Amino acid sequence: MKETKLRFYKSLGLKLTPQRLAILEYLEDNRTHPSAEDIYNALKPNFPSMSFATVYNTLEVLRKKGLVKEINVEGVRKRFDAFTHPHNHFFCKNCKKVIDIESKQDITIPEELKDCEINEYQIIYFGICSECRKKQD
Amino acid sequence: MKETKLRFYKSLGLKLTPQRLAILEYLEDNRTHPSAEDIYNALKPNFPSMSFATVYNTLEVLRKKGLVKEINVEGVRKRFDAFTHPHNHFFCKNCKKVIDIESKQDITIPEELKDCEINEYQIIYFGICSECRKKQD
DNA sequence: CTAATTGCAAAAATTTTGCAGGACT
DNA sequence: AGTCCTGCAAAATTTTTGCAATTAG
Repeated sequence: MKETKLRFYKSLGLKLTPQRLAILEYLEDNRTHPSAEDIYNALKPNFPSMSFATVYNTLEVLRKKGLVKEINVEGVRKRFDAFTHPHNHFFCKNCKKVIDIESKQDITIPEELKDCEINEYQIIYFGICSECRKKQD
Repeated sequence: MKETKLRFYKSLGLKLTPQRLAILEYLEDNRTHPSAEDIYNALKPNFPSMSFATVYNTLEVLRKKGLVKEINVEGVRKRFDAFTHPHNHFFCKNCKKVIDIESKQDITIPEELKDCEINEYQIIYFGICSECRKKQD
């Protein structure tokens, strides 16, 4: 991992344990929106002793620092996204894939919410992705 | 429940058991976006023997018929919505309230999704609702 | 050295499933 | 009558928690 990134993480007050670095590295530039289990499985080869508790703890810490966002599209399972620029998502109901959508949309804050504090918003498109469509034929 | 509604439900091929009617009645015009447990608790007084299995079974049947939608905003817990006209939602991160947003927004289908089948989309606004804001002061 | 983090195991929370008996049409 | 539905209990899935041992700063 790059020196500048390491310094950035340290500057946030994060203790940089090997496990955390591995999780951060796995999430960086990862656009698959992994679940906690995906992360756990991906890192298990290099960290056979790592536990789910560490994955969840780390994700929660990163979420509080704004480095990771939770995506709730799949019902039971949470998905995690380290791409934190504002963007939207497509969710394939068939293969459960989540695709980043970066096209801008002009959204105005609804009148109904004028007294609310809005921290963010996102559009979720639900449907069947192109790969799954082909397979259905 | 109105006769016309009963006929409508029957016309969908639903067996109208007392439990189902109670769940349907509870959900009709209910804009609180209840969880399965909320529904269970609300009906328990009248149906002390009803089980979670029945709640979940019924919700799944209604979802397949398009009468109920799942809302995934809260992470672990699913919320259910029987107001099926296209609309958006606000989620209060503090009190977990979900508010229907009916203001229209002009959304175009993004270029990235031109080969996908889009069944629906929705905007979710995240923030703090007006009631919670007042309490924070 | 100190506070934060890890790993383990157990618990919690939510949803799903199998099956026998019962109810709706 | 036949199929679908209910209720119970157990299981499955995902996430959270308590605590002792370890580690980063």
